[in-house]
Amino acid sequence: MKEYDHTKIEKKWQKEWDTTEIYKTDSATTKKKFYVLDMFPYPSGAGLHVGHPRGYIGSDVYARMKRMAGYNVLHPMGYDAFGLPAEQYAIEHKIHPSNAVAINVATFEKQLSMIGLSYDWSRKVNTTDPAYYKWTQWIFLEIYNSWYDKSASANKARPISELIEIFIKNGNANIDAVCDINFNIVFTASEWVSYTEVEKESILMKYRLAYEGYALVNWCPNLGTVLANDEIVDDKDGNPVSERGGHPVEKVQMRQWFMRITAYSDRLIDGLENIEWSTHIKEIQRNWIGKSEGSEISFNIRVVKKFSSGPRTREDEELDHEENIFNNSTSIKIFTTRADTIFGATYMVLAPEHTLVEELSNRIDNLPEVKAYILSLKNKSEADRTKNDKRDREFATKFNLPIVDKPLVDAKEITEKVGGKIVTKYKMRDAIFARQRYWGEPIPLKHNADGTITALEEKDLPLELPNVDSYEPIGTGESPLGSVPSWVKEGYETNTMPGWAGSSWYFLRYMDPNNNNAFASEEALEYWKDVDMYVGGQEHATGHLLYSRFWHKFLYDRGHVPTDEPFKVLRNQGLIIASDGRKMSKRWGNVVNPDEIVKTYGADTLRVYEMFMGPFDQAVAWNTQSIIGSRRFLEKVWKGSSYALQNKTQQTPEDLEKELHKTIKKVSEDIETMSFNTAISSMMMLSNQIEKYKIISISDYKLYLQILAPFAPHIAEELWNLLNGDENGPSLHISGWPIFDEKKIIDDTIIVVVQVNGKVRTQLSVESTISEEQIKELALKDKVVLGWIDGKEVKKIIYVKGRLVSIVV
RNA sequence: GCCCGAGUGGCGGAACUGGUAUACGCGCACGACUUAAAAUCGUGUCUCGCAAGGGAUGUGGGUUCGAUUCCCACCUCGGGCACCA
Repeated sequence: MKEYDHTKIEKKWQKEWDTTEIYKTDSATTKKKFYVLDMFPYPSGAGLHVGHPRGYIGSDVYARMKRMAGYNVLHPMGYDAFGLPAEQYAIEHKIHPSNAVAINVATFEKQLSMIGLSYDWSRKVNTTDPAYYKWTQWIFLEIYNSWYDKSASANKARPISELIEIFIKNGNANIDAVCDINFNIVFTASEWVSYTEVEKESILMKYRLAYEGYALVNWCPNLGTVLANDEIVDDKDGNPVSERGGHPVEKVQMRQWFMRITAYSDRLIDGLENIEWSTHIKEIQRNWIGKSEGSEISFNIRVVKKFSSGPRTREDEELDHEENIFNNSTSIKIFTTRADTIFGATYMVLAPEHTLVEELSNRIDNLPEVKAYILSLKNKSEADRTKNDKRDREFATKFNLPIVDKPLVDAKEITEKVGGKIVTKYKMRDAIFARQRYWGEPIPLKHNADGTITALEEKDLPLELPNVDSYEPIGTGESPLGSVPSWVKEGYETNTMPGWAGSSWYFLRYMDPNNNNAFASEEALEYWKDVDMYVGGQEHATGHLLYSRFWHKFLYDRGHVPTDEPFKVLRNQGLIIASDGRKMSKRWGNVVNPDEIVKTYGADTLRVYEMFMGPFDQAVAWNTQSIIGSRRFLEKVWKGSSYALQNKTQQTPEDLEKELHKTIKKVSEDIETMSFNTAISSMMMLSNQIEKYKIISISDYKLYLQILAPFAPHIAEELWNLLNGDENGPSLHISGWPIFDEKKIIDDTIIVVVQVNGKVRTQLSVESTISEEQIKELALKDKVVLGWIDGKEVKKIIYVKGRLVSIVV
């Protein structure tokens, strides 16, 4: 038999599969569907390291098994290519970002295709393609033109036109809608009609699910640009500075677009019940949304003026009068989840941005200190600040405030007694949906001279990104689009969409990637419905995975998709870290390149190794030394085929046949639960057995190749064809999934362990049909057992069927 | 701090629903083949002990005939904690 030449075999079959299109998704919809999806990558310039394909290989194994089992499998791949890294790359290399993307995609695709992944490449999507982002813009407009009806009968998004109708008929007094928390204007129908267009627009903006507002951003005056959090580092003194240049960074308010994701808080929590995701990710999302019930209580305040010694002056009297008015009209509203401990409250701390701090500034003794403190906080991140005030007791101790032991009362009772109310709060905030950058989807809105906003119509989409001379920020905080005269003249929005826009719905586009009339046809959506198996990193728990659910629920509300949740099952692959225990990174010089591994050991070995090295969802350290084990295993498989070929009429020994069918069962179950490491381990054992017997029938070896196929598709296909000889059958990968024979895995004899007082003392080899009575009797008569019982009275005897007998004396 | 998750040989890890702890692989040791080496094949490989047997799944308790698995406390590590792809 020839040597196992992985390079030759892998090239040969990749070409063949490409030509025969065996991985192409069936367009006929009579078969049962199965949608296996990878989180599509951001094609960075650095290329892949061996950690990247782990998830892709896992989902590929799963998809291949489903395909062989007869499902119509949708297993696509695409690119999420808008965003900062491509823009930076373009600035550095002085090329257009779209060229940078094209280069990176090519590198990426070359590396991916080497691994033998069974994608249907004809369905590839790219978020930066105008034909794609036309529909990202379309979805944005749907969201912009919607409001959230919170009433129990609806509890969903509805068109903004329906809200306007309600305003015209009844004003806004009786609607239960999600709107801006600070918006408290109530108007009648006739008042609404009397408003100007600008007034109407500004009211509607309080209700829209995509709305304009202001938010704190990281502003770097020296660079004249807004920075993302990961572009900011701390300097020696702990102050935030830009990573590039080390210039000071401050927080400033800036105009932004937002998505009213908070309207969906409850549904995003409740929906977790019905999807099969890891409890870990669900927990992260729940924490992120942060629903909590608590009490809202107002504290009246009293400003105490320190009078100067000596007789009271008229000035003092005036001040006193002012204070009385102030004290009677001002209160501080607080939120607490522990109203039962309210008697323990001995002090109150105001947030530095609280308006009272400013209002009462003339009463503050140490005003300069306070001001300095506020200033120092201004540039700290939200997390840095909130960490402190939780430790109330420590705070009190630090500043010498009294601590009162807290009497127990009922939280609800006390809240009502003091005139507060029980409220539900959420930690989650609305999502900022704008970047002051060039390389993103243009937001399809126009600002008119009169202050109103016009949404583009579908026929005018896509609103394409104009070419610009420079992608550098223009120094005003606006995106480079603000320096394009034609763009500004038309009044187009200069903010672009954030990176998560295009990735929030891409899985729908794969269903019908070339449709020009809709993001996907109704038929395609009705057939594919949702993702059956989604594989990706858990680092997207509070980003992509939350935004996608939000958009999907919105699309569902508006009747655009047939399901309420996009991803039925989610599995997260663990990180592959470098052998030195650190993340693989150029910075540490510990990157292992998959190209090298494929060249030396072959793609099949890489695939087997990555699936074998540990549990799929667990982080594991790369160890190049260990790869040889996976390579040896495949060589054993290679050699094993010669035992099948040596005599075409030979039968498989009965015991080996039993092993084979047990392995088929085990591998089938393990792929289903993504326990790839134990699936491979059981196949290794089978190969070891075949090596021992050195006889197996061709048909049995073919069964083995079928279960190996998802893991090592190239070598399996090569041997499959070798064993088929002149027969010209279908590719192994569409040859069906073997079903184990129930009768063939029954053991005639079993080993039963005997324990005396909880310790294993001996084993009995018995017929599997033995009764409980018989085995107990056998155990009690056993010589070894008798020695341990030593004439003592047997108090108890327990039999666990087919496993052990436990004797207590 | 709060909320999750995890700690098993020299290393990666296995163990069904509470039922023989250490499967499978790497490494290592010895042997076979070879002039030799590599590759391959075989044997061994938690620990103490000559053996009989004892002890080990982060630490200390508990429940049970029986605990890696369940409960309590602690230690260590990893992740999440308001926008970051």
